[in-house]
Amino acid sequence: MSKSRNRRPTIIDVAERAGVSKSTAARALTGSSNITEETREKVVKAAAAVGYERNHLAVGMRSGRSGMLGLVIPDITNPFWADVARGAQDRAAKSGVSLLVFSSDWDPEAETQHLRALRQARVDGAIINPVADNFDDLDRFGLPFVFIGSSAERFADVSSVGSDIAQAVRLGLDHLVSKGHPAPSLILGPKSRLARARFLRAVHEHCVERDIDPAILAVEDGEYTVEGGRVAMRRLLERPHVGHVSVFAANDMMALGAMMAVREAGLDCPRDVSILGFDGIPSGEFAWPGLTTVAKPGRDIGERAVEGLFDEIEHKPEHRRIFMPCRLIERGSLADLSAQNPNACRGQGGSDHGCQGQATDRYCLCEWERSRAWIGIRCGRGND
Amino acid sequence: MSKSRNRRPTIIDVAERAGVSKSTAARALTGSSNITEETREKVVKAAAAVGYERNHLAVGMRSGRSGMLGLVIPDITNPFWADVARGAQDRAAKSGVSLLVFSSDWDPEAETQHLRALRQARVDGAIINPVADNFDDLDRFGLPFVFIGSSAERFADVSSVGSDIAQAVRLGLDHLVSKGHPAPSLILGPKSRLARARFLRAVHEHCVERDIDPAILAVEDGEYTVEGGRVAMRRLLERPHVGHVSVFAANDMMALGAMMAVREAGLDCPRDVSILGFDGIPSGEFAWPGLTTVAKPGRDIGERAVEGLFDEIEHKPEHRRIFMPCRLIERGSLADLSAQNPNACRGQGGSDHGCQGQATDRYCLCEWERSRAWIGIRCGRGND
DNA sequence: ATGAAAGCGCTAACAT
DNA sequence: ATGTTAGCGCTTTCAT
Repeated sequence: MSKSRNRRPTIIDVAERAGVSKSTAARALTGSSNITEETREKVVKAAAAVGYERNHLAVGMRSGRSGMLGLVIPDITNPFWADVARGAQDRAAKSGVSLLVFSSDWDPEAETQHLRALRQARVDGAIINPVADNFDDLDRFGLPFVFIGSSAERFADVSSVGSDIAQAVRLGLDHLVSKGHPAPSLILGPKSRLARARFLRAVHEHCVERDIDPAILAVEDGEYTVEGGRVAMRRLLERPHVGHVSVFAANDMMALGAMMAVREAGLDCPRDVSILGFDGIPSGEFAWPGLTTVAKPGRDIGERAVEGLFDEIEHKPEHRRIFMPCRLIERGSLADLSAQNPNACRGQGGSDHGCQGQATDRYCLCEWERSRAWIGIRCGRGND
Repeated sequence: MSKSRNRRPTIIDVAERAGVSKSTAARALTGSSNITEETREKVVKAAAAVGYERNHLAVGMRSGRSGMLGLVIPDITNPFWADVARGAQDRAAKSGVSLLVFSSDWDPEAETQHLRALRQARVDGAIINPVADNFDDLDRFGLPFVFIGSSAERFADVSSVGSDIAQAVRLGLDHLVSKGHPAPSLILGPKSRLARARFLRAVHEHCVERDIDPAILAVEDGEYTVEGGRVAMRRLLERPHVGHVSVFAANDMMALGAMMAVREAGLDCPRDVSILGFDGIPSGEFAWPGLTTVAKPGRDIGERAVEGLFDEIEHKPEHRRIFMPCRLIERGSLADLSAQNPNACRGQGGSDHGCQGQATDRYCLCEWERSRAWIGIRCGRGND
């Protein structure tokens, strides 16, 4: 009764009960070698009897490994990031580590604060969607980390996992072409965002390959929101134009907003206007018409990020930048204007998008691990 | 150079640099009393100089408080639960504690596993949406905890935070009545779920008050999914009926599925069929027509749960069961069949739904109205 | 007001 | 194969 208090049982309780020493008990429980099967069993039984559960805090102190990972994303409420979080969670759980999740709301100050919290919690590493531009904070972050998301691309010498925007844009553009929309208008995000430049560059390459003058593409900017897309679409419709209007929006929310603007203008999608989105959020499925879109593999990004982080933690030096391929989800927001056979090019997010990999049911698993450094080619000139 | 290794600075480094003892440094840093302002300043400066950051693992060991909370929800990918998580996160961060987030997928085994992980991580308490029915696991959970969600209601003697289903159902029903749908059909979840019984009970009470025989209400069951709703709606339409069909679905996903079934049957919502949902997921906003629904305050539930957990941790004995009020979001899925307003059928954003706030374009800004982080829009004219 | 020392629970190095 | 001991970084008595 000396220790019958409400205290949680420690390894000492187990040792006493099993009639062995502290360290023997520890050895038995950690599955170390140099232990008789007999004693091991004895200890395990004792542990179960007293309801022993390892104290990770203590283990962490001793071993320097807390068994926790940090995840800092803009907003867990955003379906894409929730997807990422889920992937990370599952992968982490598979290895018996826990995830500390934070939302930064794209606020550098909040980010700094969360990173400090992570450091103080002594997480073994962190997965971060960087919002701050200054490298300083990150340089002295003092913890293994991996970047995720398109904004990670700014930092060339940091391991990262993100969508392959180039592949995604080509996938979308190819699909548009196959449906008879060779020169779609573009609804893009704010000029300040890197993703915008990436998007534009891919469009530019596509144009060059197909002998299209990029300057003929109409471009509108807006915030990455429904309202932003709606306003942009409105402006697009105000421009002089004839016939069918085709739009490639850089974000599903904007695409949904564009859809609204079309309806408000008394037009019909896809009869008068075709819209292609980018992200793959669930809401696109329930819009009417259903939003055809290029979907990012959020879940896989989360998983791979954790794996990359494990490498980073174990000092596997091969730091890598991984770009996960996106896939096309075909729904009803694109009119088929192709004169020829509409099923000529594409089935279901298949492999005919300029990459050579094998296609599974969902993703084209090409090794899109190009090391081609991003030399800030500006391709927006003349379009904006 | 004795300790110039890559080791993170400890309180000893701070003490040495400040020329004081370990304990003095600690006192200065924890803001304890009995310290000269002069030395305090000296220590703080030294801490900043060496880049000292408190090791929460060590603090946790010493004090028995890890500064971490656990959150176990079915799926972070589900918009409602993401909302809850976000609320919990923000509230926790406000008090300087971190959140370990787990998804159980409604799997009792996964739940058990996550709870063990939480215990081993020595979280100070946990917020749980219970999936397992057996109280055993929870009884010997051995940690302060608070339940969330409707399934929490099974456990009468546990502190919990959830939606006020009774109020929500009445809100929806009153709205239906005001629009001329006195006796809607019901699309409910599986009979096994407690939420179903709660829902039905509230409907029953409503009927009794209005002298309606509950037996005249058509009821269909289904899984809480789009497909479940679609099948249920199909069956509903197969039943003999005349004129307009009104439906109250127990879940937005089902409502969206029902909407699909209506379209597939060559009918029109809201002309031929009116649909009211329950949850308030973002997708409802982009459906066509927009889904009128009763929204649960996920974010607030998360916040309150953390606050309740703090009480629980501090042994404030007043364990309570909190039911948060829901609000109506009026969009376009309900026809107005009321005598007063015979031809206004859709898109009438308004405030006539039993709550007293001011109406903006389309939302009633009841007191607990939140910024809708992800959607973050006002879409006044969106659906027309 | 400050310092010395004990100890939280665990693991690993060093005995035996 | 097992026991003994030191120490991870911190807070908190107990002295001074």
